[in-house]
Amino acid sequence: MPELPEVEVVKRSLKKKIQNLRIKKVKINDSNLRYKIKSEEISKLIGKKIKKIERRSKFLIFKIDKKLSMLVHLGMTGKFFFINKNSQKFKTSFYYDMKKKDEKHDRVIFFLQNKQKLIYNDVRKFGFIKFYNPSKYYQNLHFKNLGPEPLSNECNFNYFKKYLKGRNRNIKDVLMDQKCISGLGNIYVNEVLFLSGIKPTRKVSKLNDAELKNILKNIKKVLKNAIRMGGSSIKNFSSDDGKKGIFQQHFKVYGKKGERCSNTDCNTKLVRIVISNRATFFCKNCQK
DNA sequence: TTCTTTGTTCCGGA
DNA sequence: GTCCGGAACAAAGA
Repeated sequence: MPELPEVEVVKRSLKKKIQNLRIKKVKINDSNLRYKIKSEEISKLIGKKIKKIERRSKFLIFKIDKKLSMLVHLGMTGKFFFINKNSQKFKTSFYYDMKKKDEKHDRVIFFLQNKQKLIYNDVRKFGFIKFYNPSKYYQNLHFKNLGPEPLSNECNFNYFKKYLKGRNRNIKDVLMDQKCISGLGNIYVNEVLFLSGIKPTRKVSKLNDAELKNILKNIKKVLKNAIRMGGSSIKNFSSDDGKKGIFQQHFKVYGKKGERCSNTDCNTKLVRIVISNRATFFCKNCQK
């Protein structure tokens, strides 16, 4: 699922492919994504250049001009494809299996200059495409409550400690909360807590400074590592060459219920519990 | 048919 | 007003 690292990788890939290209036409195959796409809004893109592509948390921002930015959230299964002038298809995300024929889920097609195309494909339609005025960035519903970027200097021990003061939630829910730190999702929170040796149900009021520092350190480590792997796994291959380049994620706990803990000298079976309606995986022996 | 998956928003109670 | 947990929502594959 696209969390911060995946979205960052998509951003870097899109930047290489479509930055500074002009939009000639937009075809909406299905306007009913998470939010309805209004054709009068999307028509404002016609004739404009995609000047810059940025990421904030799990949101992609396509900067068009002073009054217009396009906001894209990939939801669970959102992804982009780029088709070049020789009709070669490129994926822009590493968690997607190119072998699957799912062109029926191509929701929006952006026709670019030189007969190039950008396709937004989304099987489950939990993603969305919206437009906003960048001068009102801080008032935007999606941005105004976001905590700091986890890889920024702003996301440091002092901030974390201050945020947690007076709170008594469990650590997993806090890390999932975008108001605390923005960009983490279920998968990476599970991994971070495993690496930190912290049980997901621990109350934040019971965590000491060393544990908090360790959690922060591991957040940065896990995200950086995932971006690095994602970045290096993006191969420019065409759809009929889909076998190679499929990136194998290797998580230590996520989705591994019943498997043995990977820590040296620990052979404990990993367990799955549910916290706030989310699958949670951990090692009872290593996470306290 | 039911269950599972996810990020985000909204709402009620403390 | 703030905090927190739970529910709702979207769609589709197994």
